[in-house]
Amino acid sequence: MEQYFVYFCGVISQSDTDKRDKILQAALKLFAEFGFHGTPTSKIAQAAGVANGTLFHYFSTKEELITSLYIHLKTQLSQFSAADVVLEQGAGVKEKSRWAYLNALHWALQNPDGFRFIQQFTNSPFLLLIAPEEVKKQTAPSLGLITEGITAGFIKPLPPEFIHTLVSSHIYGMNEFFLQAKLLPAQQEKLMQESFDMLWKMLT
Amino acid sequence: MEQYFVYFCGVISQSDTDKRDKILQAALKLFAEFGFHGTPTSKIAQAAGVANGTLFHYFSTKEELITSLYIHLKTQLSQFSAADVVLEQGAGVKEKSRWAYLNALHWALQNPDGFRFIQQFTNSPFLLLIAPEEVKKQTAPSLGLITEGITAGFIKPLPPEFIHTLVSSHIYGMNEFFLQAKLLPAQQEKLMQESFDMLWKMLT
Amino acid sequence: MEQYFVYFCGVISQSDTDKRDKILQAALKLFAEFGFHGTPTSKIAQAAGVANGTLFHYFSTKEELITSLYIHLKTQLSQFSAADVVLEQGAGVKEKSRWAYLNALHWALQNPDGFRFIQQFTNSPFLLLIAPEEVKKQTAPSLGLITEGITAGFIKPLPPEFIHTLVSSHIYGMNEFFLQAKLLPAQQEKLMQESFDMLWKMLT
Amino acid sequence: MEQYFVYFCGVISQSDTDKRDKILQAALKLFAEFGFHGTPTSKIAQAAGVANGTLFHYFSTKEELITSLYIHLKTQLSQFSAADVVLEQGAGVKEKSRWAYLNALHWALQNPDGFRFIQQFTNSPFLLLIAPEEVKKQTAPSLGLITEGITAGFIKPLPPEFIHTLVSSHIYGMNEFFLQAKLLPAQQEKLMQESFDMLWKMLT
DNA sequence: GATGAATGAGTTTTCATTCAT
DNA sequence: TATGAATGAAAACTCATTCAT
Repeated sequence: MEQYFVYFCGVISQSDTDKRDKILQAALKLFAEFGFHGTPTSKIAQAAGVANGTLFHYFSTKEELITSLYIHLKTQLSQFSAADVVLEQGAGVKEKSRWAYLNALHWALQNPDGFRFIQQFTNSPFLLLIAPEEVKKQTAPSLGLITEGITAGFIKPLPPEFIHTLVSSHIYGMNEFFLQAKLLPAQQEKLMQESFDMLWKMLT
Repeated sequence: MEQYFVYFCGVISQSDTDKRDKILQAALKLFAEFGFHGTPTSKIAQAAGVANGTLFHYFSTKEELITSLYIHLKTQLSQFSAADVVLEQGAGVKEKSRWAYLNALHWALQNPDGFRFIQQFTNSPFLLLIAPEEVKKQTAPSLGLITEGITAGFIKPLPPEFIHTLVSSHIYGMNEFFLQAKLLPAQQEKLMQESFDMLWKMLT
Repeated sequence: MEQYFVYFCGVISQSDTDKRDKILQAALKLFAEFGFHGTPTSKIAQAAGVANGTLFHYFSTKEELITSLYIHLKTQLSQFSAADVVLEQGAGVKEKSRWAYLNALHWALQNPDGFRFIQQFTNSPFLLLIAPEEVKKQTAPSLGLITEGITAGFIKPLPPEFIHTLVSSHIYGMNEFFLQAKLLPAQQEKLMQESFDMLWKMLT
Repeated sequence: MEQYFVYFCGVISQSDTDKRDKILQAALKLFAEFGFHGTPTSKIAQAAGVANGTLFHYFSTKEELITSLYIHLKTQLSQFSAADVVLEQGAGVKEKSRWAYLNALHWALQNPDGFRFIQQFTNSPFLLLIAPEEVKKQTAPSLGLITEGITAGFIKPLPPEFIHTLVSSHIYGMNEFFLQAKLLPAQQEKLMQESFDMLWKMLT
C-alpha cells in the first residue's frame, strides 16, 4: 500500500521542466489556503522561486494555470483510484468497487491541498471552462465499473451517472468528516471500510 | 406543500429596508453566476438599482455582504428543512427524517442560486469567518433528529456528526444530479423518494 | 491669574446655538488628534452628538468649518494675549510685552488642542483662504506694542513684522519644548520667565 | 559658497532609479502646493510621467512615500547644515554655530518646497510614524555643537534640547519672514548675519 | 431646525500581463 | 529561456454633501 505515500511533488511532474512544476506546486499550496482569487500570480512566482514573468512563459494566463492544475489533479485522482482495480482483474465487482472507493479516499487524505483545490474549482464558474470530453475521460472508469455492477445485477438499475454522483458525494463527505474529526489511523481505516459497506448496502 | 413555492425574494426580507434587500438579491444572482470574486461591488449596486456608496451604507465591507448573505441563506435552508418536522410531532423518526430530507432538497431546487452560493461559500476560505456557534446553531436541529434516531435504535450507532455529514453530502449530490439531468417533475419526485429510502437503508 | 483656567467650551461660544458649539469642540478635539484630512465630517457629527446633516446646517462646507474654527481660535489667542496688557495701561513697554508673551504661552499650554490646530492650519494650504485683513486684525495689537517699543528706543530698529515673526516663532518653540519636556509647573513658570528675558535681550 | 546653489534634483537622487526620483520630485512639488492630502497619488504619477502602478512599485503606500520623502529631506537639510562645520575643525564654537545656522537657512531658501514640506509634515500626525532613533540621528550634530558651547561656557547652561528648540524655531521664523518680505539678496544676507548675532546674544 | 439615508465622484491600491533586455 | 520593472484597467472603499421627511 506504499503508493499512498508517494510524494505529491514526485507525482505531479516528471516530464516537464523543473520550473513549471515548482509553479504548479506553489500554486496548489497557495490556492488551497487562500483560494485562487486570493492568490496573486506574483505570490505564486515568488513562492516557486521564479520571476514574475516566468509564470506566464509556462501558462499564458492565470486561468490556464488554474485549469491545467485542475486537469492534472483530477487525472491523478482518477488514475490513482483505478490503479489496483486494473491489477486485480480477477476480482468481483464489489471488491473492485471497494478498491476504487478506498483508493480515492486515500488519495484525498494524502493530498488534502489537491482535494481542497478540486472542490473549490468544482464549485466555481471555472468549471465551465473544462471541455466536456475532458470530464468524460475522467469519469469513464468509474462509470464503467458501475455499469458492470448494474449489468451483473449487483447494483440497483438506476442511471450510472446517478450512482456515480452519489458515490462521489459520499467520498466528498467522508473526506470532510475525516478532515474535521482527526481520528487515529486505525479508527480511520476501520470507519472507511465500514463506510464502504454502508455505501454498498445503499446501492444494492 | 405550497410552502415550497414561496418565492425567494418574499422570504429574504420583510423586516429590513427595501434597499438592503435589493442589494442582497442582486448579490445572490450575480454571485451564483460569476462567483463572489468575479462580481464587483459596483455591479451589485448597479443591478440592485442603488448607488455605489449605498451598498457600503448597509454592508461595511464586501466580505460582510458575503457572510451576511451566507448566514441568511443557511438559516433559511435549515428553517425550511425543519419546518414540517416541527409540526408533525407525533410522527416517527423515519418520517420526520424523510420530511427534513425532502424539504432540504426542495429548497435547493427552488433556490438554485442560493444553494449554489452556499456551496461556493462552503468551499471558500470565507467559511472560516463564520463563528462556530453560528454553524452549530444551524446544524442543531439535524443533529437532534439524528441523535433521536440513534437513541431509538433506528440509526446506526455512529457519531451524529458523521451521519450528518453523510446526509448533507447525499443531498448535495442529489441536487447536483437533478440540476444536470433535467428530469420531469414526476420522475424527479419519484427519484427523490427513492433516494431517501436508499439513504435510510444505508444509515440503519 | 484665574483667567488661564477659563474652560475652552465656555469661551468658544456663548452667543450661538448649543449644537454649533458642540460641533466646533468635537472638530477641534478630532483635528488635533487626526488632522483635518484624517477627520471625516461624519465623525465630527457623531462626536458632537448631532446628525450628519446638522453639521452642514451650521457650516455650509467642511472648509468653512475649518476656517471658522481657525479664526475663532486665533482671535481668542490674540485677545487672551492682549488681555492684561490693556488693563495695565500705566506699565512700561517691557512689562506689557512680558505680559503679552506670557499670556500667549499660557493660552497655548491651556489649550494644547487649539494651539496644535493653529499650527496645522498655518502650515496648510488652507491659510490662503483667510482674508489678509483678518490676519492683520489679529496681529495688530502685537505689532502696535512692538512699534511702541521701537519708537521708545527699547527694541532694535528693525521692521516690526520681523520682530513679530521672531517673537511668534519663539513662543511656538517654547510651547513645543514644554509639551515634550513635561516639567513641573514651578520649573515651567521659571523657565518661561527666563525665556522672556532671553527674548528681550535678543530684541533690544 | 556655490554649494548653496546645487539644484534640488541633483541632490536627491544619484544612486536610485530614475523613476523613483521622478516620483519623489513630483510628489514634493505637489505636496508643497496642495498639501499631501490634497494631492492624489494619481496626480503624482502623472506629474512624474510614470504609470499609476509604478508609484506603488517603489512605495508600497502613499504613507511610505510621504515618510520616505520626509526622511530624505530632513537628512539632506541636516547634512547641509553641518557641511562646512565639519571642514572648519579649527574654528571656535561661535563660528561653527554661525555656519550651521546660515547653512540651514540657506538650504531652506534654496529649497522652499522642501522646507515647506518639512513644516507640514512636522505639524501632521504623520510625524509619529517616524522612529525616534531617526529623529535623534538628525538632531545629533546640532545637539553636539550646543553641548560643546555650553561646556565651553559660551552658551547658557540650559538643557541642550531647549536651546535646540529655540534655534530651530528661530530659523523657522526667519525663513517665514524672508519668504514673505521678498528682500534683495544683499539685504537678506545682511539680515541673516544680524539675526545670528541676535540669536547668539540671546543664548549666551 | 434637525435628521440620516442616499449619493457618486474621487482615492488608494491591486494585479494580471507585457516586453525590453 | 528567464527576468522583473513597468503598466493601467479595475476594484474596494471613503466621504463631503444633498434632500425628503
